[in-house]
Amino acid sequence: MLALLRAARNIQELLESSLEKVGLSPAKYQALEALVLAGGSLPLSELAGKLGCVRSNITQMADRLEADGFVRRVDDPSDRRAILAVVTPLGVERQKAGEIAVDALQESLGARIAMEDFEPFMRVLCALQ
Amino acid sequence: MLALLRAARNIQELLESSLEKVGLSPAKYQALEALVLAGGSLPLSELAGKLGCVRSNITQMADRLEADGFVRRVDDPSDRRAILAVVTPLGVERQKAGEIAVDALQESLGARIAMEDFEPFMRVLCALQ
DNA sequence: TATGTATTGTTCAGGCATGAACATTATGCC
DNA sequence: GGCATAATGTTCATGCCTGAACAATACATA
Repeated sequence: MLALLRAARNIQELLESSLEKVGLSPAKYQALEALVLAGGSLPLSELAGKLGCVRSNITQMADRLEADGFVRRVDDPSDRRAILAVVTPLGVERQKAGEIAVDALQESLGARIAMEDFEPFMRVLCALQ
Repeated sequence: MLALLRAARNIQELLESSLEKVGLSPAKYQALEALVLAGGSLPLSELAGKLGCVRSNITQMADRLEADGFVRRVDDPSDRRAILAVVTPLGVERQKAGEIAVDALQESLGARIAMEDFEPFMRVLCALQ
């Protein structure tokens, strides 16, 4: 268990330094990814849902993404309570760059593990889910 | 990779709710554990070393632990720069309780995984270290 | 239609982590 | 002894996360 937590911490650090090169943090990348995947915009509440976090977190995340110029806040025309996070072209560009970095990291990590260990590894991971 | 991060996040949550019952967070538990393991006290800098974090983090951690009454700050007689974090009896008691909770969790997680998957799983974890 | 309930985003307080800058103290070396 | 260098703990700004409390809006149902 502790080994798993340590491995996760290690991967998290690798992910951070990979994304840092394109000016993103893991959290920002995930948010942009969710937005792009959803077609470019989402109500903040739905974004919180997709990222599995609390709404107040998204408020601050959106503040930072807006300050970076990766996202704009737009009133939702269909619900006057809601506010849409809309990815800017710059945001889209960064997300793409982030995706490339993440894929590369995933590739290099995948190369480290033996083929025959993969299946039991995933079984354990699922069992711990 | 994402699966691993999700599993780790899940375990982290389980750990949090286990420790919450004895009034500890994972971070506080780790700090108390390091202190008890070291015989009851450590200079803050060494504690930072054992926990693998930055000194300024320990300053704040020590503030919180002191506020909880789990630790006292004592001047190091052998180095006037240094300050020792000393576990209080209450701190020792909570650490023990935390250890029991952590062991129980570990047990219950271990029961979820198939014996024959364990070795390849650990191999992968080490490869990712 | 009015009213109670749910949902939305924000704010605030706080936990946990980092890195930079700082004053204080140790230490090695001339 | 005096001085450069290193180490110690703190403070501050910042990131990311949570939960509680709040005002505004939506909605179901009496």
